[in-house]
Amino acid sequence: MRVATWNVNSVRTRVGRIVDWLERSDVDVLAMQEIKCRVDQFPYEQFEAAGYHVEAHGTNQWNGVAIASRLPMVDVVRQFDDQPGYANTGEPVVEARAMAATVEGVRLWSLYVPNGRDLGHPHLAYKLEWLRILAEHAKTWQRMPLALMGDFNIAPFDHDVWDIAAFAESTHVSEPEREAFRTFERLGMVDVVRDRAAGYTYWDYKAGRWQKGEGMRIDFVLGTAPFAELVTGARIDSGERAGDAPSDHVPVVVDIDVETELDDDRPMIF
DNA sequence: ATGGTCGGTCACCGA
Repeated sequence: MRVATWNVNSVRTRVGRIVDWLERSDVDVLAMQEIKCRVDQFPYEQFEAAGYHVEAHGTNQWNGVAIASRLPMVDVVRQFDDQPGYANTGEPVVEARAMAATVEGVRLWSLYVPNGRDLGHPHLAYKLEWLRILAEHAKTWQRMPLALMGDFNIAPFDHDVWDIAAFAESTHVSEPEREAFRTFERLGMVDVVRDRAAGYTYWDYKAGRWQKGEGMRIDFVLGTAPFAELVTGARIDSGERAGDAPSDHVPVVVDIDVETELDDDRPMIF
């Protein structure tokens, strides 16, 4: 089974490109982030025409996540328990940043971690609290094949950005954010792409970052040990940053061998 | 040159 994660930065603007890529890349399940629309605005038809069913979670023009799959999805949930909200004005609102589905016995989360905006901004505290609660749940998930897939808005290592000196007073590389990322690894989760594919996953539209090769590695697939055992390959499709009207992020693809999963129904032979 | 561009939607916010 081939799974992928991609911050598409508006699914309506890029639906043609996304579906073309899905078919060309022989992807079974795609976790999307930043769909930037409500569920009633989602372009389901174009996915369905290509054989993909979509479960979406979007409440307004910001954020939004979805999972497209050509294999059956079960146990779909549209947030995690006690997911923190953000108070732009007035009461905190739980945003459309997380959803999960189980495909072929593998639990897959599509996550759009809050950006953080600036050091000292309330949005950074929100980001850290959001990750803290998610990690509390992840503690209980380690014995199942499960992956946290998405835009983490964290660059775990200095070499995950083009010039660490340019990030001296920035989010994404701060120690609290990196510590939040490492929390998942301490629970036993593995960045299953790191040792299999090099390169960035995001290049800002501003300042000609793509043309200058100045990107960031902030999109990840973090798998539990039972998930990591299934992984047979991974790649970052940086070619998707080129061409007409690209997203500022590119797809991250992981191949898993669901056949190696132990089948409880097989006859026991001693 | 401490910026530069895109989305959303319609005067700006968010990344």
